[in-house]
Amino acid sequence: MSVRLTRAGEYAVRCVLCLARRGRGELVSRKEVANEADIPGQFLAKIAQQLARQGVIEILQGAGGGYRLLAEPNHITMLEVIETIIGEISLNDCVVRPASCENSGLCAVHQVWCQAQEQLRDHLRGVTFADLLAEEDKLLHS
Amino acid sequence: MSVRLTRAGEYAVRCVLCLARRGRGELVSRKEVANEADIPGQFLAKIAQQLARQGVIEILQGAGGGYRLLAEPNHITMLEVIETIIGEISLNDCVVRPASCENSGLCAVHQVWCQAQEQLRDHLRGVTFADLLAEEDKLLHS
DNA sequence: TGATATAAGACTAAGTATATCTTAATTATC
DNA sequence: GATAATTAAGATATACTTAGTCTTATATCA
Ligand code: SF4
Ligand code: SF4
Repeated sequence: MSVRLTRAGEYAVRCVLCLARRGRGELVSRKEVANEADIPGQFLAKIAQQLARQGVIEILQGAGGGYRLLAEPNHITMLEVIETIIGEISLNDCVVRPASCENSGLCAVHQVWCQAQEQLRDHLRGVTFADLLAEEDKLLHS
Repeated sequence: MSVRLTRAGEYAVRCVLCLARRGRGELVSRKEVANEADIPGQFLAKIAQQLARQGVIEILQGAGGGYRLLAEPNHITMLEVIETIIGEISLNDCVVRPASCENSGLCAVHQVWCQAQEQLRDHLRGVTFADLLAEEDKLLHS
């Protein structure tokens, strides 16, 4: 059941990956992204706004507007994109807010969660969108 | 926001840890566990039933009844206890149900999720309740 | 039999996720 | 400047999940 990415987080990754395929600075309309990445248009708008606030993408308004990637794909990590949308990844409340459990100072389980969480975050921090594009290429030509 | 343990999962770990402290085979009433581990009584009942079905603990009904650990603490892993309650840990739908996304066969992101998920599960599989007890002991005497 | 304790399922309330709808603001082009 | 295209922002809606309680039945001990 639990411990899973939200739909919005998944869409954010798809959106950035879609823009990364066109290359940094390339302008792509929301409709194009929505179609290509299979994201509900209005929902994509919300997600894109968050990515823009974080500085991952830039949004151009008005006719002929759209989205474009601000940074190079090899400088954008999956962790960054995901946490922009869903907040800091947290396996258990007490990891992010130790005060939520009075026991957290002396709890062996707490330490396990902290370690597991950082391992997971490190893993995602180690994957850039350039990596994803390269891997995608490999998958297509095999 | 997301990617976090549920309350029920947290309670399950507390419950098993509480029983492990008393030692395998020791009978402890639900009320005692609920008090010691700070778990709502009726909610604990549900969780214990699931743990019993999985064979982690045994439940004795009737007057003088309660819970007892069936296996040795060093044979019970955090992963086992948690997944008994919340189902298989899954970072993204497509990992557990590849059919949920038509793209999963050629998706580089999909692979990342699969790897990250297995890394996380391996981590939790590597922690037994004997480990937790030992660590707890260290924390208390330092 | 009566007291104690858990079983099992229905039920509830609150929170979260996943959008959509509406109105407004921005920009390009004619 | 008018019009069309495009995104912004906030309100709203729906469904799902979580977290927990309530009730009735069942099992055990003394
Ligand atoms: S008991 Fe330990 S793991 Fe559970 S919430 Fe408290 S600190 Fe965290
Ligand atoms: S696009 Fe890739 S990561 Fe996203 S759901 Fe589909 S297979 Fe999974």
